[in-house]
Amino acid sequence: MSVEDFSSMKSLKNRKLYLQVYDELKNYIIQNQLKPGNKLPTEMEMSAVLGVSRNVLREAIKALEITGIVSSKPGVGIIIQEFNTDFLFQSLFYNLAGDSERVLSQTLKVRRILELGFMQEAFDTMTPEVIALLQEQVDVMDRAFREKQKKKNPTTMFGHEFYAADAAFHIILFSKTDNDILNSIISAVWSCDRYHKQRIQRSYIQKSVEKHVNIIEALKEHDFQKFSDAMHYHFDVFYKIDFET
Amino acid sequence: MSVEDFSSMKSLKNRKLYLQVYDELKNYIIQNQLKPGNKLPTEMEMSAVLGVSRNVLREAIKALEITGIVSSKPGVGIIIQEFNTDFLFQSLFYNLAGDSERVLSQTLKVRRILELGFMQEAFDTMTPEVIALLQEQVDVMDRAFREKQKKKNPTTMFGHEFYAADAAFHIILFSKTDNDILNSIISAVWSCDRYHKQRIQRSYIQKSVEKHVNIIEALKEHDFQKFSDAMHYHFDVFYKIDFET
DNA sequence: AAATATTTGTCCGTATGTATC
DNA sequence: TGATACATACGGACAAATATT
Repeated sequence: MSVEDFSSMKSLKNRKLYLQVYDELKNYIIQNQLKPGNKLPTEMEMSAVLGVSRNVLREAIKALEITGIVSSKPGVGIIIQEFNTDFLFQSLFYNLAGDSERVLSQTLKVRRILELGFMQEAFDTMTPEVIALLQEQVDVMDRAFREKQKKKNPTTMFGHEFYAADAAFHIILFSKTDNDILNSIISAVWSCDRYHKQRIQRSYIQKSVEKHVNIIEALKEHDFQKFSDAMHYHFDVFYKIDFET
Repeated sequence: MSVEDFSSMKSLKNRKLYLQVYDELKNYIIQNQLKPGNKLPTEMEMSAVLGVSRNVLREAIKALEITGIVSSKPGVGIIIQEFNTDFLFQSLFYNLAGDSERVLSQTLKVRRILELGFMQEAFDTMTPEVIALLQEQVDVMDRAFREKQKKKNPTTMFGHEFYAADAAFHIILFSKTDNDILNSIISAVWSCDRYHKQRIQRSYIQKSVEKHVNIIEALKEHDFQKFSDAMHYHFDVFYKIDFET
């Protein structure tokens, strides 16, 4: 047996069955030029054609699904998905989520560069509808802040809803720039450090609401200089977190 | 039942079972701080604890496996893997096989913003060793260019080695900034548009070599202004690709 | 070295939930 | 409303690879 035969043996036979199926399905999609919205054959059909159990086939399908290539729905079938890098960057940041302190400062830097860098494009593609959506998020933040002010403990859990709104604000801000990769990175970066900020001070919240109000005002006035200043203020102005307890 | 209960219901119960398990396993790994080489409990054990069938559990495991987080071996178990970007690259290649034009311009914009944004940090952390490594890459590019010049067909395959060196150059450039996230993004982004440039013109190569030589010179002279100019020149100067055939 | 236990790999059968017509 | 097609989920069984004694 030649070396070539052996290597192909290894790559074909030694490989786990579900991975072979995974590859074959990807090839099938490329070969048949399936586009988003198109459907794969049914599980039964494919497992029959490929000569594998439905179980193994499903493992391959789930692997395809988690990467965002397809999505399967009961009663419908397995549908090719739109191009989407969200999962990629999400798993990128998952792997880096070790020492939180360091990762936090790293993500902040990346966010700062990206958001300030794409500021002009965000401004140019801004629409009244997007501004309205942004306003919604700020309202949520503001409501969360006021609710918080009533309570005693200034650090109890409530970061969740506040940071969801904060994340949404920034994702919406760049949504019209029509840059999938930028949006994926921003989403991923946000999902990453939201994780680390469950407990937070009132003073931080208050400052944060102010910053976002500034940004919205600039957008409403369609004043780029003011927008730019507000964005820089958002990222560059820090302050001592004074523990109120 | 309160609103909170309902919302958590929706986010927990509405999700497919294997995805819930997928999340729970990821959380388990983070919570228990499992490191590469560590093992997950056995399939039997986990399916019992989580109260799901072994089949569903395996779908979640395979989803974790395809992303390179774990790898499972018969008779051994399920092992946490070392961080590996291979999967990410592979996945990008696949996804970008479609509408290359649009994605290409998107990645170029992101690269431009990131690299120009982190220029100062790259400059500040530069060392003679890094400059030597950069020089190596430029040498490879230059050699590739000169070799190319001898041949007849000006577009035949050789992008591979050239772009490997090009990518390496930019990755090395920021390697000392100590920002894993930045480096991961740059690697991922580079790996993705390398794909589209297998066949390329001599004129492009020549210009590209020049650009990188400029950057190195500025670094050697430790002249930030010159470095900045060279970087802007690298990203902002385009030119007509003149087909030589 | 050989037998045995452990663990994942693969298959089958069946019942349930969901979307479409 | 009912029928059909489809993915979802469960449980059990045996094979194959590895580790242990």
